Amino acid sequence: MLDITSIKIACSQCSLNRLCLPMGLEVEEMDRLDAILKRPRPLKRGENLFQAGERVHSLYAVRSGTIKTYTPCEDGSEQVIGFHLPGEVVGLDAIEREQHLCSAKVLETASVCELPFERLQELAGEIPSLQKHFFRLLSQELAKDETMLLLLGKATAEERLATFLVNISRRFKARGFSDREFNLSMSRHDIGNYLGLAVETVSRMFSRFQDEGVISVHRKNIVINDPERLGRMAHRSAHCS
Amino acid sequence: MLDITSIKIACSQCSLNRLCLPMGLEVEEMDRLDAILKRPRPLKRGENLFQAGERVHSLYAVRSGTIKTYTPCEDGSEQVIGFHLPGEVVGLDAIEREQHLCSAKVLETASVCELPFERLQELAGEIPSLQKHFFRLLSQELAKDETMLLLLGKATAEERLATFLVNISRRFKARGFSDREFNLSMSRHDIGNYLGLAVETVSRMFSRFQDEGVISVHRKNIVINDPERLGRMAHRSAHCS
DNA sequence: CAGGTATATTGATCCAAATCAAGAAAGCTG
DNA sequence: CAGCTTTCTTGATTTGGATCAATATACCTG
Repeated sequence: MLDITSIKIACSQCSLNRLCLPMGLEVEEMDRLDAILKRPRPLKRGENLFQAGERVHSLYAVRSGTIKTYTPCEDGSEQVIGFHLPGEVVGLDAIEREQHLCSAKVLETASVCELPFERLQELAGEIPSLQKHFFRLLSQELAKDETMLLLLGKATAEERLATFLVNISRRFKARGFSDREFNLSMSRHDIGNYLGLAVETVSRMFSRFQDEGVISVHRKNIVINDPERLGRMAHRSAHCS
Repeated sequence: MLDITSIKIACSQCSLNRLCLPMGLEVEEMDRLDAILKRPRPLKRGENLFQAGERVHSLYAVRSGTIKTYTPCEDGSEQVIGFHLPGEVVGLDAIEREQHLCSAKVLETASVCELPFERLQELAGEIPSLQKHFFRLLSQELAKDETMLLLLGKATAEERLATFLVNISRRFKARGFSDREFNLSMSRHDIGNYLGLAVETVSRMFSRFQDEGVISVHRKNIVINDPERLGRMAHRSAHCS
């Protein structure tokens, strides 16, 4: 049987190329990028793309599915760093030490493009627009983390969850999906861990948002009834101390 | 009178070149980097190096003094993003949007090297080891932010302040200063803001650490009496939920 | 599809750190 | 150096969210 996710699609044909690494490249340049990347078999839910501590060979661009990155701790627990949707690149934090600082686990059957970092670097030296985009990508990641620092440093539980939902909604929209209804691929536990909240608090907030009519929650399915209001709830996190 | 901080010193002569951007470059390459950078007049305490929202022309490498970066909020308050010591580069988060996301304020009279980003990018295309180091620098920054996310997401007040002190101590040591005694250039308010704690909590923790004999505090002067123990207090933040 | 396991919800209680409040110490500035 | 302002410390009180506890609901898997 044919697995749709394993078909080799050139970057220039990929629907994600406007979000992903080839952003802003000429077709000819895209083909050069295409030539250095591998497309491993799709990974199933629960599989690890890489583990913290492993030597780095590659970055990964998510092609489909969702990937969670997290720092594992001695005691078996973990700190969730982020959730990655199609078009997003994971492994950027590993460049410096040439070893993964976090692990990456598949939440929903995922296919990825593997980008050997050495070759990518060579190519960036030859294609200025690729180099530029690469710098931008890293910078964008920094900007995201800074937003997250603000959220964890100052925001209440309500602000955190509202911000999380608005963020997910935007990212779905950018990928051509509905920004009003979607299924979360991560557990309440993961959300809580990511937002620095207990699972129970996340659950309570979901219930509260629902009681207030802002969203409808049905397990992992979320419907945003009042995006305007949700946005205001999230925005309050801008009022930092 | 001669101001020592304004003397033009080539990268190849600068004592910070092993920490700073020229890390790993040949002398000849350093001189090329040197040729594109400017060295503006030193900035006094309270001056702003740049403001959030400004269009970006340059990155800045701190040569002396301390710089605080922060996101200003509508209501006049702020979220401190980081404190930057000599050899560290600020403005990396601005590359993507080509506009500063945070403001940078001088805490202790500071001199900086201004690196026009466009030219730096061109040079990176020509000098592979510069490009490589630049990627590493960005990646390192990401790794730092991830550590900070863990701290803000999970750590107690004690763990946060201990981690902060250990971190400052290490950075002073790397710059050839004592890692046992130093003066903090930031206020308690800034520390609290940075660590997601109230000023009062920071103050209480300082007092507690002193009562326990781990450190001696005298206003901004800190003496670390028991680095071992302080390290253990900080390390507990590795045990995340 | 029965029985077991993982995940999610809801309620009760507790606690770490925020907030409120007041004074002490240091730093300016005329 | 007196008076003012800012920064810091310490104490009292409050509170948001954690933790503990008990189901409920969904999901495996044989």
